[in-house]
Amino acid sequence: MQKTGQPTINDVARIAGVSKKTVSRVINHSPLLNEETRKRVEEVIADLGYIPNPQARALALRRNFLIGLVHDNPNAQTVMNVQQGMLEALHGTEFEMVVRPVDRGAATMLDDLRHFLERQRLFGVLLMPPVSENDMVAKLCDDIGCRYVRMGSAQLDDAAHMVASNDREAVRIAVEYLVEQGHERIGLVAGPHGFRSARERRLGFEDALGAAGIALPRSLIADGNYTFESGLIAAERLLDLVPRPTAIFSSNDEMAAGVIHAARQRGLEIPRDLSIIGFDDTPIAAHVWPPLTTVRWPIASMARSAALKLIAGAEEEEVGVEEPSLFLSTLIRRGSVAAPGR
Amino acid sequence: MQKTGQPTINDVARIAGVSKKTVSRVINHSPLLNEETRKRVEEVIADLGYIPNPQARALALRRNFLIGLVHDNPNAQTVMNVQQGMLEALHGTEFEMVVRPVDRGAATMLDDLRHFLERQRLFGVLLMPPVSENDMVAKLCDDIGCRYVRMGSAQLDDAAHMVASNDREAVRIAVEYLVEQGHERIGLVAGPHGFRSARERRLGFEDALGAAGIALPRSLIADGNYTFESGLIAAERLLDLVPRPTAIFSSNDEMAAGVIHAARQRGLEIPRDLSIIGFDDTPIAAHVWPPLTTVRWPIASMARSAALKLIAGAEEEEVGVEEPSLFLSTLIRRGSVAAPGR
DNA sequence: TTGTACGCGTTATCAT
DNA sequence: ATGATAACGCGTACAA
Repeated sequence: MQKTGQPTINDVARIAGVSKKTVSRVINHSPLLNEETRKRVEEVIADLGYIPNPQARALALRRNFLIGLVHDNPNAQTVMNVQQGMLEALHGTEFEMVVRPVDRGAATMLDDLRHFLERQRLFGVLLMPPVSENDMVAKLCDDIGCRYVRMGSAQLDDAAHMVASNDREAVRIAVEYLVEQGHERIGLVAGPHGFRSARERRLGFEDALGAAGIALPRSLIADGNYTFESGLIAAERLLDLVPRPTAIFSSNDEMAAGVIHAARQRGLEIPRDLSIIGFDDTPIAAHVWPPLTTVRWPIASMARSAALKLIAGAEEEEVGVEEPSLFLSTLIRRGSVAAPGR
Repeated sequence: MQKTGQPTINDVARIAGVSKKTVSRVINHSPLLNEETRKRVEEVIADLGYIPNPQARALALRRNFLIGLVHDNPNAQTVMNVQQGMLEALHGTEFEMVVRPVDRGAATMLDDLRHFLERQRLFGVLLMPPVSENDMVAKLCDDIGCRYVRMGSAQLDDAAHMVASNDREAVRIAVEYLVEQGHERIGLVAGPHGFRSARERRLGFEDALGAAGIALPRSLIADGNYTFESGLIAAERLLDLVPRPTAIFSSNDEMAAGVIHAARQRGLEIPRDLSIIGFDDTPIAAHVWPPLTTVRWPIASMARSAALKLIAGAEEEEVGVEEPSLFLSTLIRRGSVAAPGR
């Protein structure tokens, strides 16, 4: 036992009367080990409360026991949900989570990320959208030999490297719901260019209108960038139209809150004068008035699954079932939708 | 140069024609070094693009270059703001951030934390409220030899280990503002027991009323737990009172959103029938309708300062100025306050 | 099935 | 001011 108080592999080996290597084998669950020896070593380990030193292992294995969360997502709630899901998956394992924001715009982004991954030698990284949609980033991870799993709104990679949601279909169902209520002039607050989710959600929007035989003039589409303010501005433009749309689908909840704001500012009552549907089901959706009908995106579950994919095989107890790579979003009906004029 | 592609200290030493130790001295800015030697070594380092291996350093120094964020805060936005502030401070340094949620309720919390700190050998940790208010945790860090800085609503520790805000005074000023507007029946939605911030804010509330000579019956104080739902329920009770309070101070924004919800449900108009002030200035405050008058808590700045305190002295360029340990919250006046009946 | 000797990349000790 | 050598704690050839 060293002066630091922490027992080392040497202590275990000495007390158990075996070599370091044997202890190492026990730790790493080597199959070729005498059952008796294993038991004896495990007893000593338990006795001493020995825990392998992560720093030493990292040096020897040239690989850290850290899982990185790489993201450039502007939505705080989304990021938190992902972290929560990851931490659930990592809880009780030897892995820790390190958070790494990146600057999508910066020309040096790829180089920065490469330096980070090479230096820290992460066990793996979870890539959040929108940076996860960048194939160069995935390739970079591959090149460096760093495991990765991408989160996204569509299947961008093979099942082992991807956890996706079905944004397009979920939005189609949401907008069909508006159509069923009798809406024909439906506005879209689109997400920012360069976000795959924005594209998928827009496609779902168009799918629904197309299937219903409703024309979609360009004027009914307003661009946003997933922020409250952009939703406000987009809604102002849409609500200026004559005739005014009777419903608006907003590509996320934060912008939907902006739409509600804009509607209220001009004295419109929701849902009587305007129906609204959002996307994400962030807390904001339940907190605005009226409560927002929205698409629930199981982001935390996706993140948990992604993290489990990353550490699959590295843990003692194997995850028997394969982690799914597709997650379904569902429509949450609250108070912001009604038939037009009701 | 190894096959991994990463140059090591040996490569630098060989090419520069010096010993490993000398290179090490250059890296660690040892004062006793020949200026010429240093320059030569630095050139080789730049040439090779050499970067010290963090894993090896961690092993040799028995200390990782990781800063932990230890928290049990239920508010996602608050946690994100803290992370953002920390990451700002850590950006460009050799430090990374690892996030570690703890379970305040669990009896094993201290032991869990001890294991975590002992194993990972963090350089330091930032303690977020409410777990930061637990003196045992601070003592644990001290015992283990892990640097720490606590965040909180009052000065719980010496300046080197504390970054605090002046919640009590900020709330006093906010409530005085209500009094100035002519409010006399003012309700309080208090925060949860065991949160120092809840206590400080309540004290500030009482300070203001006391100074104005306004009595505070127990019935005007409703307990909440910082969640939207608890704010809703607390408000329902307050709004049932006869006579009804004309203003409510909510100990955080999320509960204030619940208060707005409750008010709207019973047809009250804000601010005409009810004035509301929140605390935190989270995005939700600007997103509700009407925009919420609230106390801005400079949480991200506090976190940045806390992180800088943690790594002070470890970085190349010294932080010339001392980081402050007290941050002032300020009242943000928006649309949710008016004179009673207006 | 188990052990020996060495490597991982850095810092620390104690010389010179 | 600089260098040789030994830690740091664990994994891996290779041998036994």
